[in-house]
Amino acid sequence: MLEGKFESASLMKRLVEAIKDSVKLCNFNCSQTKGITLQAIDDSRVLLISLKLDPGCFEGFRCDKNLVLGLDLESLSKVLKQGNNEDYLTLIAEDAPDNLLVVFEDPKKDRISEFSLKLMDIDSDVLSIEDMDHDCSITLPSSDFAKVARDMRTLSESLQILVTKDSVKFMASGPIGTGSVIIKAHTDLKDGKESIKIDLNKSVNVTFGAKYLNDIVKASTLAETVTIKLTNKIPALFEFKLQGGYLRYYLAPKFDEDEE
Amino acid sequence: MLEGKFESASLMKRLVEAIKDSVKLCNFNCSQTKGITLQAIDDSRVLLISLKLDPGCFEGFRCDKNLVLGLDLESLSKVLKQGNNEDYLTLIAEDAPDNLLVVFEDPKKDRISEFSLKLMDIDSDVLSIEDMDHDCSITLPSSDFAKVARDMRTLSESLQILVTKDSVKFMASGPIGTGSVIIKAHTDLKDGKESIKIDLNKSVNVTFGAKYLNDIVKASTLAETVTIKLTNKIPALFEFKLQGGYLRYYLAPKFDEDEE
DNA sequence: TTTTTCAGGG
DNA sequence: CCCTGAAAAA
Repeated sequence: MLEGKFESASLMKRLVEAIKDSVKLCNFNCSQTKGITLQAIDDSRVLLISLKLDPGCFEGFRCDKNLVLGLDLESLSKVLKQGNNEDYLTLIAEDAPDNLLVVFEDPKKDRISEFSLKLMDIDSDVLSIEDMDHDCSITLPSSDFAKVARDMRTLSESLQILVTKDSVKFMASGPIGTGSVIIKAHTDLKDGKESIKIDLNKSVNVTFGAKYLNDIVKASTLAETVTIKLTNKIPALFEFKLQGGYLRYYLAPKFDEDEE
Repeated sequence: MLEGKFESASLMKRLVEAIKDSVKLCNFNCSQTKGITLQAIDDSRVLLISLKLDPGCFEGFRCDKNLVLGLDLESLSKVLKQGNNEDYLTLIAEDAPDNLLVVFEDPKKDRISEFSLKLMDIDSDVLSIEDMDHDCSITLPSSDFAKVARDMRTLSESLQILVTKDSVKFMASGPIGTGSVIIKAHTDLKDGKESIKIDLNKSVNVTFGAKYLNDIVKASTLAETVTIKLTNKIPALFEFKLQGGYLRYYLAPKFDEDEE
């Protein structure tokens, strides 16, 4: 028996919205100690998504037996949209489940919505991802990053990121012109979340597919800041910290031509 | 001579938008005492629409002679869209009219827009609808009802409604899973319009085509609340009260299989 | 199906 | 006040 109760539906709603454009089907792994984890790779195998929701993310969490819940994220999304952000949300599954039960409660209005989603068997390549050291780590407001990623996509399908000691430079160039955005490290004393922090071992120059960055950036509503870890020619890590968990994206860089 | 002047065009605009997806052609009946009434049935003869606009709905209303104005709602809609919501709107017709004159005035801007719509002869089966007693009556915020109707349609083309003493249960089941939404009667003291009221003589279990409910729900902008009257196997009534009139939908339930 | 408009949330 | 997501229109 799995029973995970969220204090509000908004977290789960946003998570699924942040993932479903990259991946259609995926397995939710449930265990008493680890809570709910998920790992999925997009069809082009360029973007890997890793989600962890510790039991502490839940108002109540119980999982008698490890479960793998194979879900169609499009269907899950349809169901989650039927709940309001402030509703209590509970996920329920039997020990050998055919279905996942999704229950919303709006205590004020005395409304209870209950949905049963069919589960599916999904092939899962669960990779173990080593926590590697990167050449640089950047932390910035996720909305800032989202804006750059979205804006630059109007110029090109590739976004180049150059990191030096105290600045990050985003560059794109395409038919209508070229652009660069330079963000300098700084500390915002009023609101630490507005600070931009750069830790650098080695300067970095990487290029990503703008399409993937735009998918990643859909998670911006989940956390005020995003931490980006980059190394030349190595998949980058984009991490959105949740309270008691995270949503991480691993994105392989573009590897072409002039970036020798 | 008919001359009906609305204080603002928005009512008429919304009404036509709420109807035109169900019915293409229909007769507007005008009389000095009754104002404007309309009755129309959709092509599948499952949904009947009944509109009443008392003379009191108008800022000024005069109708020397009873008229039947046969209109193409698509054309009427196109014309109405040319007026702003805050414009004065006047409908004018001669005693033996070939055309309906639609006049918008924006006094502030000194703009006058005038349109003449061709009238048509339309066969009308005007049914007399007796005000029957139903087994239950539900009043709830029209936006709540709209959300349930629209959301549940993502699950199935049929929506089942079960009413018991103090709750309404909406149920749908389809390929991706099943869902139910239970709304309990309650009184909102802060905002009475948010209350949910259930009057029940006999519990009810009816199923409707989700398509029709989605058409009905287009009227949600016309009234804050909707009153739904249901009886097993009998057409349901969905009423949106207007000030000095109403828009009512009569919808025949689906009648199949296991609902004996 | 794509684009535009409108309503709700941050 | 701005932005985002959902519904209507083309």
